[in-house]
Amino acid sequence: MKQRMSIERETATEWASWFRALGDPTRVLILHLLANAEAPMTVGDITDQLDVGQSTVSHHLATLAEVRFVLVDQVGTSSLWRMNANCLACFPSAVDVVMGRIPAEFTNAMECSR
Amino acid sequence: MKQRMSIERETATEWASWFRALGDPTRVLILHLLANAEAPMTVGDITDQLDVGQSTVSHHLATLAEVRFVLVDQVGTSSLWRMNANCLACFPSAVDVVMGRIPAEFTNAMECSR
DNA sequence: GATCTTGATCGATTATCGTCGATGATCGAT
DNA sequence: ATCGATCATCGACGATAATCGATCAAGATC
Repeated sequence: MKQRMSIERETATEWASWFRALGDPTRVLILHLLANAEAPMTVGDITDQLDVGQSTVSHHLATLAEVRFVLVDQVGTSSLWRMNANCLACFPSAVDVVMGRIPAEFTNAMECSR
Repeated sequence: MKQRMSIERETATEWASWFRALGDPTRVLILHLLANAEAPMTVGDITDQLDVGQSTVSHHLATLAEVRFVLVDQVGTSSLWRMNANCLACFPSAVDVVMGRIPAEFTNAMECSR
């Protein structure tokens, strides 16, 4: 492998979707809330801590779930949201590759176990 | 500081703008190109390596420059783009705080020297 | 000075996104 | 069976955003 490996557009598209998931202030706040919560939070819990409506929170949670940054469990009529621990390892690595801190060859070892 | 510190919406907005800057596949590819380049690249250089038009590349470079992920030097009629080494330190830290890996108290120490 | 190269900007088009209020579906409690 | 709570979905709206081709301005070259 003489010349420096570069990432494919397909990979870039997936990573971009991860970054886009954090590309909104409300979602940054939501993920930070969940990351630091002792226990899973309900939609109501989260809405109480933010200044946007319930439907907006629900929408953002769905967006975060689409890239599996968060996971949900239904309990009765409420849903318990929590952070996906797996993305803790996966996402920072993507950052490092994009930023050139670690070589792109390591991309393979980055398969998110979801 | 009894209870766990949380980040302000103002901070979340700035970080979100950083994530949004990487929220497009073309920009991920561009930044990765610049991060691994031996020397600064011209717009033409970058356009050659991608499958989008010159004006699109120029536009994306401007977007990346807005959050100071890249820097530019004008030399004659061409512009030499390079990665901003400072964001190498700053951005990954933001990731770690959002993901709950390091506490929000460290946010202050994260002032990007730009 | 005429021409070529380089890259930023403009205008237009189309698609995506953030937010809201209202409605609906589901479950628990009375 | 009814009511209340919880949350997802819907429809709408305005705002951004991605891309393109064409144009334009500024330097280099002859």
